[in-house]
Amino acid sequence: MELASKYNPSDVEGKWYQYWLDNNLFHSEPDGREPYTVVIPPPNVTGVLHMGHMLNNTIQDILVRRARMLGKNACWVPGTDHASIATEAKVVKKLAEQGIKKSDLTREEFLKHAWEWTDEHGGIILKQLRKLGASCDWDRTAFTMDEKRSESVIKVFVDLYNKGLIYRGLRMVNWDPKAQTALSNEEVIYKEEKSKLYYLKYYVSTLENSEISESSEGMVIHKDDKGYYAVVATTRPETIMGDTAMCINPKDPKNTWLKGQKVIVPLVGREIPVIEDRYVDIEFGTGCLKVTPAHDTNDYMLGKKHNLETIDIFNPDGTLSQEAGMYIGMDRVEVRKLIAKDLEAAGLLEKVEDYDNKVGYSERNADTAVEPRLCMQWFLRMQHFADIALPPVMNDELKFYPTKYKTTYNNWLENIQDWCISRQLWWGHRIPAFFLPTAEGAEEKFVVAETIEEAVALAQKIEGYENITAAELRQDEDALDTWFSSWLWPVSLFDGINNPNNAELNYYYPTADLVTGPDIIFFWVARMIMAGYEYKGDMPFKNVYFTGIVRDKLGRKMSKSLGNSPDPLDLIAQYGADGVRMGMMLCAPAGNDILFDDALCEQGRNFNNKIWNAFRLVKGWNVDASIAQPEAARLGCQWFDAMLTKTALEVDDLMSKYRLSEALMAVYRLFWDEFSSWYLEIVKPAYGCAIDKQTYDATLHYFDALLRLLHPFMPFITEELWQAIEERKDGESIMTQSVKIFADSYDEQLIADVETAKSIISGVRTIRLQKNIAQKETLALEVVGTHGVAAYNAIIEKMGNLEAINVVEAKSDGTSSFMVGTTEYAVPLGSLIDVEAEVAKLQAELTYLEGFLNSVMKKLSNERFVSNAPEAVVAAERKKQADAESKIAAIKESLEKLK
RNA sequence: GGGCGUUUAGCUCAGCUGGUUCAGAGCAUCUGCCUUACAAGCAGAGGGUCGGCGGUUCGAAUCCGUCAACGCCCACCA
Repeated sequence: MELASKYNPSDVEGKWYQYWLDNNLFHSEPDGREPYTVVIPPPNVTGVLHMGHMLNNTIQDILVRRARMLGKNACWVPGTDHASIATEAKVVKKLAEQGIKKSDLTREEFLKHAWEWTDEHGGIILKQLRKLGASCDWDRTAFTMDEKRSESVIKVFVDLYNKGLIYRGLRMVNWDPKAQTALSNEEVIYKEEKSKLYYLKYYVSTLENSEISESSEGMVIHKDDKGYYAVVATTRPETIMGDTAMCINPKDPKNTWLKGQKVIVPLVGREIPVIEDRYVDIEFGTGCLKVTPAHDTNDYMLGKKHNLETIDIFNPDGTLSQEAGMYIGMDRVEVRKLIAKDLEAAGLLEKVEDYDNKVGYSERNADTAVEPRLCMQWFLRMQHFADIALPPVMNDELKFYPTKYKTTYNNWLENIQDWCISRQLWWGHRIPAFFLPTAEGAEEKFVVAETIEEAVALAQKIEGYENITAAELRQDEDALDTWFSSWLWPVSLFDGINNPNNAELNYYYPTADLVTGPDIIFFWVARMIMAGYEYKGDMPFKNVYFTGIVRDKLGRKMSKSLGNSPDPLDLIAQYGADGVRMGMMLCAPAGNDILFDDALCEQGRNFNNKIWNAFRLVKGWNVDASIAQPEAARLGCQWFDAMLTKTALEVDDLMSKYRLSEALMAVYRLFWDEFSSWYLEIVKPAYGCAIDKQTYDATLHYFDALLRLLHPFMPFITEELWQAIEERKDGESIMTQSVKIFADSYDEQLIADVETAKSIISGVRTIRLQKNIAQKETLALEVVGTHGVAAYNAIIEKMGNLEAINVVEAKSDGTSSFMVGTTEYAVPLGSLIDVEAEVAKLQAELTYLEGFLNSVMKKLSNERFVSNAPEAVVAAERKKQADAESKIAAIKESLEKLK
């Protein structure tokens, strides 16, 4: 077989992926095996693959492939999310580019555009996952807005409504003026911002110039030629038109003079009362707070408490409304600048200070500040869900990796707030609430039902609506929050909402591992746990593996604007999917941020090449069945067998702890250092010679075992080579082989002895390097005293290219020596010996050993150490002492001789 | 303002319940090699008072306290 000296991934990756598909190897059906289920965190349907997906899906694929090779029935269900806000925003933008306004379209027309967009861009990301090697069961591909999932969402809404867990109410919500929709608390991202604190004058209308004669301790009174005034510090001067009170803390000595007074809103000229509430922070600003119930959550609360009027001065798009009376139609951001100037000009602005505050932004429209807005929305009562979702995580029935996220989870659930689930969007699941016609101003009446027919039936039971028809019912315009469908994902993927307790659900649920980023722990993970218990009465997954966030090598977040986010597909083209997968995994311990560097992919690629070349070597050997197995090869096989078992057991352990990068590193070292650098060199026949059959077969077996260990990490090259090891039947794949083809225990002494032998060989090599002696030139080796690893002489001779290994009482003259453990080894060099260098070397070692002995003696002469420390520890120290003493003696003797 | 986490070799990290697998790994670096699988390689080597200080202990990278730096999450201070 002719093989190029470099592995070319692009030649093989597409071929094997197609082979896996053709043979239906990713597909799972329930059977007698233990299930291993993973549901993909559904990416946005119109999104493209980025490094975060790359990491996340590599990890999932590793877990899934490994489970499959452990004999489990692995099922990885892929799918996409309709991402209502993000997708709707994209469609709106695209329409705008064509000169079409969303407001000019009917809901049906808009949805037609949205579906076209989805069909055009949808699923690209799933195609990209194939390039990565993702072994998803594509037959099960789902979409949060496909028929089954949509039906599930509506069913759940109706069910929760009927259970009294969903309600409709007028609340202060987070409003995204760009998307013009409400957002949940979790969708608001607070950013620290440099802003200004404006100090505004509110003249007191109820005080004549002379009325305050006494001034008590700490009182701060402002007065100018126009009269008394209070000073209010605010970051949002543009909301003064909505002021309906000014508030002071009743305990604030500075402002007692304002109690019971009325003040005039600057510029606006409206009179508002001064109210008192402990809520106000005495220390902040002047201790006077303007109260704008329509545009601030806390002010809203104050307004309710004190029965204040609410003036909504904003339109849904963030411009000033008629109610404002001024600046009508202008954007709130513009108005802030303008009103500051106008206030200044009117002498109503006392001062402006720089101020750092936090402003909430829409998670999906990063440049749009969220506006608190009072409006009618649908909410889900969360206390019930917190109650069912908290215990299993806290008592480790459902495990989080790393565990620190338990605390985060706990904090959120203990302070849970109701979930605003309605969105003023069209792209999504439309809320199945149907309004009945009512008289103007009357309380609204509605029914909640899965279909219009059921809605009519329900409506007809209401007094006065016995004859209502479908045409008279008006369905709620709002759609549901995207997460209201994703939270059902593990259940709805197996159709467990529409068809509870079906065979597939009972087999695949609960799923095994969820792999996701900690950024969606509340959005998604927590809510899936809630829905899982509510609708299946069990956890949705047994383990959650939280990945880190992918950053660049400087620790910066990957972002388009920084241009530091490589395109995963470019990387795959450059390094091969296996190389990139390995690059990802080399830097990906669970829970820590990932500092991604292309150089890691290079390392991955190099490793592929190493594997490839090792294979070339082995496959290039001629086998001669008549040759007896050489001693070195026999020993080498024994040893590597043990190494393989040892590492495989280590990998088992690491994988069970989700320490994927360490598991990969263990196999990497096994392949590169132990197998390639040692084992293959030990068994390699001399140039032009054939290899014995026994060793050859053993080598192929080891190769096979190594490929299996590596397969979950690097699926393509391992399949390519596994197929080439021997003739395979059509449809056979490494994917479905057992990874466990090694013994369950190994001989530790054997490994330790070979380690010693390797050290001896390294010692000889070092001497060769120092003395510039070519590997070709044979040398002799003297072992002074006892030779503990004489059983491995065959290996030592071959690897050191030694003609003889002699055990001697005392080494001969003209040798260069080295120590391994407590034994001295010497290589006779004849005229090549450099006495001075030898002396220096020995002297340095002597100095070190004497220091070492000294520290050991210090410990041993400490009575408290000897009496308190465990015997084993004391014995170990005594052995150190003895070893050091004997080494020192040997070195001294050598020095003596040299001199 | 609360809470969590991190700090170990130039870089990225491992070191679980204190003691020969305690100072480790990979990469990078340096030296010598185009040795007939691989220069995307081979052989060898150097490199760290384990963030600072204090304590507990016979013994601390490991336990406790404290300080510092960085990072993350949560919270209504305008």
